[in-house]
Amino acid sequence: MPQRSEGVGQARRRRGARAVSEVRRGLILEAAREAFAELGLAGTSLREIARRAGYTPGALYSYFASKEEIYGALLGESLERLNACVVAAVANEAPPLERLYGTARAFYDFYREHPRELDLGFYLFNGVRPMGLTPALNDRLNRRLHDALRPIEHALVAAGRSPAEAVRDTTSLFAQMVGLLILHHTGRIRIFDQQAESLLATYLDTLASRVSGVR
Amino acid sequence: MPQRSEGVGQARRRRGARAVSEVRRGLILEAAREAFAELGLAGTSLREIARRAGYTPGALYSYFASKEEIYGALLGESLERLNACVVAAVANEAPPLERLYGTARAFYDFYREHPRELDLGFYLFNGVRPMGLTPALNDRLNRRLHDALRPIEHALVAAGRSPAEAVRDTTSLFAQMVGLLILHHTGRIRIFDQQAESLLATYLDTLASRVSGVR
Amino acid sequence: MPQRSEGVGQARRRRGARAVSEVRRGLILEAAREAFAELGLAGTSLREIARRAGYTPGALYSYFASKEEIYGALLGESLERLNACVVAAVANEAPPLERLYGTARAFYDFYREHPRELDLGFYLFNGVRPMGLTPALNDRLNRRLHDALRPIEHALVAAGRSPAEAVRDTTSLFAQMVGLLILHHTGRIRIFDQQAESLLATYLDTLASRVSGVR
Amino acid sequence: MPQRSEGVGQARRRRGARAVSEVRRGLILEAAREAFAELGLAGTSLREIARRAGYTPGALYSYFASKEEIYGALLGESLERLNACVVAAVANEAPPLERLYGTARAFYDFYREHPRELDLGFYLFNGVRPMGLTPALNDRLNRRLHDALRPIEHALVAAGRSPAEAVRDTTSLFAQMVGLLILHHTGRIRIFDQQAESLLATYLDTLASRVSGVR
DNA sequence: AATGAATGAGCCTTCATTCAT
DNA sequence: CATGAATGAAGGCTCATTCAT
Repeated sequence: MPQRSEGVGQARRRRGARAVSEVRRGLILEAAREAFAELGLAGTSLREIARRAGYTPGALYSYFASKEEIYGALLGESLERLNACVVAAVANEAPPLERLYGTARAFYDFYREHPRELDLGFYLFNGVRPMGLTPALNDRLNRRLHDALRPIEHALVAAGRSPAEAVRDTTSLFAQMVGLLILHHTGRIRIFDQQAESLLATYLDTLASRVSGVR
Repeated sequence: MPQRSEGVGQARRRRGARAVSEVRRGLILEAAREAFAELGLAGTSLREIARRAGYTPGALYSYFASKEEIYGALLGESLERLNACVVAAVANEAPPLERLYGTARAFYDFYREHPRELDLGFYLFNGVRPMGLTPALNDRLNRRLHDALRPIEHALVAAGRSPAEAVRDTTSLFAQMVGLLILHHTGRIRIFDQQAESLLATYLDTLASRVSGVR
Repeated sequence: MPQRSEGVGQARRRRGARAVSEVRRGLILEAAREAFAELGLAGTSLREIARRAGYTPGALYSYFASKEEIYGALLGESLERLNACVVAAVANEAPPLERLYGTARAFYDFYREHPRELDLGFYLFNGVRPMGLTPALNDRLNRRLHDALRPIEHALVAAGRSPAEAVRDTTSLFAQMVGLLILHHTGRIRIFDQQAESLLATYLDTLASRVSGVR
Repeated sequence: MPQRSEGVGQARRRRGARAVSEVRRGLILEAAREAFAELGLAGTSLREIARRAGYTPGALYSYFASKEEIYGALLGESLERLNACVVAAVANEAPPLERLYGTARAFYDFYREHPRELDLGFYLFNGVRPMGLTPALNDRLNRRLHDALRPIEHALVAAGRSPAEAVRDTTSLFAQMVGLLILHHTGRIRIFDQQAESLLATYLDTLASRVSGVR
């Protein structure tokens, strides 16, 4: 293996190249996100992503080892944005219940505005187990999803719930939001002539009353 | 309208032919259901369905106009089975709350056991809006889904909820179940180290106490 | 599985269809053979074969399950032609030594004229063990190759060799012919300024003298 | 001819650079040889060679003009090793027949142990005539191959054969060994239930008896 | 000398659908 | 009604090679 000492200039140039590469990777993900938003997960081909990014298909393989890796990176990015939204939603010093409402709304709104990213998150639901994500990446993604919901958990604890209760409540609220989002996006909620937002509000009210309520 | 006179034999033969056709249609759907259960929605090709049904691919087009129509028919069948499950779950004369619990469990269990059919139901979520189902069929399917949940609604009314409240409660419960099912089947619920069934039970308890509770 | 009684006409038509299919399969193999002869094994793509046969690439999959299956079929055909050549070369009533010379020449000439078919036969030499042929097919092909050499074996026995000796002699002669063919086709024999045919003749003379001779 | 004067240091540096370059070339060839041995000729990509050598693909083009040139260089190296083996096999003062046996075995064993290098040697057989080697290189390679067999030729002359006979015998033995090697490596020899080594021994015995024998 | 992208052509294969028979 | 071909488009991916830096 050739191992040569390198000058300062070379090192700087290399760092620059890596930064450029990072940027271009981002541009490809941007193109992929747009394609997914327009055409759906199943409707988006590698060629289409390449086309939108201004590349030939083969070129993407300099940045991603496979289509699945693009999925993974995209989901990772999406979760980062989700976390940013959630964090930005509420000040830490706000009262617990206010933080509960704020975080939940931020979470819900994020996926209401970006339905395809919910899709991406549950894309594994389609096939059998093997989902193309490495276990390590899968763990990281799960952790970031958990992170996005943790403010809810903390707010509940701050409001007086035991840690165990807080986890249960959070999971249940998560399920409720996921269910409402899917009912909303698939239009199935129209069957019942209801509004997802209104039902979420009711759910949160009930939760809040249970938390602080009893005394 | 010209009405060609036809002999009795011809008519009977025609009726018989139609019945045979109905049966074969059913066999194809049966094959499709098995294929979906084994290979998933995305992993099942028309050829595979044909193969399992003992036909060549082209032959299916005598019974269904397109792959999407098979999806629609399959979803229809699935909803019939769901309704049968739900109806069988509880006697009409049982106390309201018992009926609530029973129906909800029947609904939830159906999709826990047959995850692909939930998949089928939300398959439209994947692609773009135009989902290949005719509006008429879509309406019928939505109605059958609603039917499956109506026993819950009725039980709530019988327990004292106003009709409007009952619809809201039902929709919310529906969302909760959908969310839990997806969290369960995608394995995402493991992030929180929770059991979907247990959370559903808690949800139902809360709902029950709200209904009968106040007195 | 639909199982209907069928009329005579239907059966005849079906038989006709199968015959047509057989013919077209042959035309594809013909195209493949030509492509191989012109472009070599590695240089021939499925697309190229399809193009020459007047098909789209996908159409070939009605006749062959994979590219490797085409290889197998082609090799099978080639061995049939080889056997035909060998059989045609010598009358059964000819004296043993004449049969030895005749069969060996026929074998050698076949591969001198069709170098690519030798290539095909040894194509498996390239990669690792897994050669894409099913063991059953591989056995059949090996048997046909053996068949093509059996007249040599029989002639040797008729000339007085023991069965075991005859097999050894045949195998050695086979190796000699293969070696000469490769040296010839790769031009490596020019290094020594020799003629493959002449060397083969010498080899056969030595063999013949050993067989009948000394005694 | 303009001859730019250059300092001693420059010249030494240049000589040093060339030596370094030679070494790196060797490392690349080493990597290529390993890759071929593991993955076969067809299974080895330029990228793979680069990866194993610790380079990026483009870097190889500083040392070799094309993939074919790597093939050529590798074959050259392989032939050097072959010659070394053959030379090391027998002392010059040994009796002629001993030298015959020893050299032949060394040759045979070399290719029995390194089947891919035989592959490499006959790789040109695959494609069309134009084989990517320059005529000059091709000549050099042929000469080295001839060199590896020359001890056999000399031994035969020493044993009493005329030069012309010796060349014929050598060529025939070469063909026999090539044939046996191919039959061995492709497994085709199993058809006849024979051992390549044993057949080679018999061939050598026959040759030896013919040489020294009669008289 | 070496990198890291990028190209452009190509690979084998799969698919829903159509249609003459 | 059913077959068996055939289409045409697309799928993900690999490759040797080039080239600005």
